[in-house]
Amino acid sequence: MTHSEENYIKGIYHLSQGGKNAISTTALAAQMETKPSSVTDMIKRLAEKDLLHYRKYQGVRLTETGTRHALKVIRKHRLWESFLVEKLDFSWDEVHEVAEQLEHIESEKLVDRLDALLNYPDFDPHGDPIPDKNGVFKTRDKKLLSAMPVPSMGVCVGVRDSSPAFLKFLDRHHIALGREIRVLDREAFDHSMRIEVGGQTLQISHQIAGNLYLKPTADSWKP
Amino acid sequence: MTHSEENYIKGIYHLSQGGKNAISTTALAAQMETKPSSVTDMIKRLAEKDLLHYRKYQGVRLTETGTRHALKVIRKHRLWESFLVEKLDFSWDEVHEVAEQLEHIESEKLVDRLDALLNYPDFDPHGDPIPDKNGVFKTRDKKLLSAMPVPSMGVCVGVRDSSPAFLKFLDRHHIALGREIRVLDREAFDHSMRIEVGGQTLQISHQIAGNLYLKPTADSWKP
DNA sequence: AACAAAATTTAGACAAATCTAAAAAAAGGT
DNA sequence: ACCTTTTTTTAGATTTGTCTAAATTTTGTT
Ligand SMILES: [Mn+2]
Ligand SMILES: [Mn+2]
Ligand SMILES: [Mn+2]
Ligand SMILES: [Mn+2]
Repeated sequence: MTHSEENYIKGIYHLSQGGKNAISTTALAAQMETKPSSVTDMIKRLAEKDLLHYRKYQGVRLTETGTRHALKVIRKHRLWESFLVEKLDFSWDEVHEVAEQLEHIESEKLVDRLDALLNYPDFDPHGDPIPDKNGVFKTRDKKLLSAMPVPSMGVCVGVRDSSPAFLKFLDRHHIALGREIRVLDREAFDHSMRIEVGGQTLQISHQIAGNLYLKPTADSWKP
Repeated sequence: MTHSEENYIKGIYHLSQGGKNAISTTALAAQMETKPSSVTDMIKRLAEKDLLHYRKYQGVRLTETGTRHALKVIRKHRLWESFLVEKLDFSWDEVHEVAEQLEHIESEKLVDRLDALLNYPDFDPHGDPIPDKNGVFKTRDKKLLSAMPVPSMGVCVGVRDSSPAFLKFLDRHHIALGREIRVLDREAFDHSMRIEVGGQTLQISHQIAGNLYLKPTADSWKP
């Protein structure tokens, strides 16, 4: 598999999460930041190799093999991100770009040794699960901060958007994985929320709240 | 620069070591395991980018820029090889293939952090020098075992061939970097040699002796 | 059902990297 | 100086991955 093929397979896998529907050419083109015509060309090649099911005009769906490949690439991506943070002191907003390159390195031994070096981590620096050798990964019950009841409490366990801009914003407000967050209030008009994190009260927009995952620690919380 | 371009630049650099002459199309084709016609195409592109000097039928020579690039790739290659051996318990015959992939990862920060993690090593697992950030590397006075006087002594400091076949042969006979080797005898007929390593006497062919570097520890040695 | 809009595919082009076969240039020997 | 061999370049083809523009199919709306 070429780098490009692997990226497509990974893109399709991500779009497939949360829904068993076929992925449309347009949606995939948006995901891959390319043109629909390029997508059509590529999916024909991938279908030829039995990595996905494709019927003209009907979108695509990964085959069993395709899914296995996707999980391998995702495993590598997340292990490398973990390595960069744990062993090379990268910050969580710097790792994605480099991991996009490292995920294509082919060496089963390398991946498994890396896994061992890191002590078989279950989650990456963004809280995303790391598939094991067999593609199996842990799930965690987590809820978007925007969907939390008011008042309530939770621990930050992941981000939905892991763009540097968002992650740096979180850093500036001392929001990190493992941090306890108190949900104080929600504004009816714009759904912005007031939260408490590290002893500081903070007003955050609906967009921010919609990209932060919490593990609820109590159904409700009284001040 | 594409992976292929980087590989060509690296190939030219290696052929240029030990000689200021221009590299011929045929020699480069052999090095890159490709056809002369493919080489002609590629060197035109590289000349266009000012990575090398090229005059039709006259061979090529790296520019200053080309040499800098080559040293960067070589630095990465050797640092990754060191990482694989030091941190992931790879053996010295397993690292080259993976390093051929890893050397193309683009991230200055990654390379420098890796360097720090490994404590700024001067030499890779095969005894080859690792250029620093600025392309500067140490040299060591070393001599091919085949060129050592008889009798004499030295410490194994490098290999000329680092193919798995050769390295595994050395492993089987407990020859490793840092090992002390006594040169006992040379056979006039086939230039095979008798050496002592780790208390064991060993008969080795001229071909083997021509691929092992020693740092001489004494001009002569009396039994 | 018919038409317009949107989504998708096809056709044709291009750059990168390779190949084979043929042409051209350089080198070597008498 | 001429001829032969070797080296190098050119010409033309192929694969991968992309693009634009045009054609086709599907979807949504009267
Ligand atoms: Mn990532
Ligand atoms: Mn991640
Ligand atoms: Mn190597
Ligand atoms: Mn090496």
